[in-house]
Amino acid sequence: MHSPELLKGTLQTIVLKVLKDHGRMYGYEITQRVKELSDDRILLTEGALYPTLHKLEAEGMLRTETETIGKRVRKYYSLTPQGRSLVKERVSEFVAFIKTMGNVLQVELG
Amino acid sequence: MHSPELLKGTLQTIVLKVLKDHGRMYGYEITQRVKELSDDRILLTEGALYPTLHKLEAEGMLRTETETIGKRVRKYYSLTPQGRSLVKERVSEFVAFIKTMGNVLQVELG
DNA sequence: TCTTATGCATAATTCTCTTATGTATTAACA
DNA sequence: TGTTAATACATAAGAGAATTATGCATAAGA
Repeated sequence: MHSPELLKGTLQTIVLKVLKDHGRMYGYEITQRVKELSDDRILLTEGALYPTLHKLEAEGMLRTETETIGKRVRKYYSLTPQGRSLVKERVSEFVAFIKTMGNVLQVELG
Repeated sequence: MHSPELLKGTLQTIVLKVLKDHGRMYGYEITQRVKELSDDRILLTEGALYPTLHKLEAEGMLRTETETIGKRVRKYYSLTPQGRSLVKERVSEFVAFIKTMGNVLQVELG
């Protein structure tokens, strides 16, 4: 598991990008996908994930549909057009940040 | 200027690595060096830097020498042996984190 | 039957940083 | 020569983003 401090500020970026690549997903599914993609190194906590999803929805970046599987409710999230723009922005920001950090730390990344 | 959220958790790593590469430095000098290396994109604030330096010193990672230039006091910091180990650890952690993020975000970094 | 996994949600707390404030010296510019 | 910007330290108040704790409920597996 990575030092949790480094993760700060990357949660929105992760959620948005995973939603872009995979399409329609529900919260729990996102945590599992991230866990898988990160080889168990990034474990999203519910206390961070759900408020983030709600916030992005309130800002018009995500839209939701609720589905009932058996007796269990799932809330599916997908990107709105604005959300799609935001992903690009966030990912480029992150890439730019990493390049800068590479210079400051004098290390080769990637 | 980078999104300040992304910076969270990287301050210790930055300070330690810059001190390792440059040797003995004082606080203000560190901010200028980082500003330069990052092409003005990372501007360390005093409110974050000084407490971090004090903390690392208290933990035995840094040692200090005070010098008076004219009537102005400078506090020089340098790495202790433990500090030197910590740099390696922090930088590898960061590199590992970036690799993981590359997988999760499906982007080429570096 | 009991534990683990699935699935959502929110409140309390912690941690790290920004912003604001304070003090003081030195250089530059007008 | 007076004012501003740069140098140099430090700490306190506040904000923001996460962790941890808690709560509820269904489904699967041992």
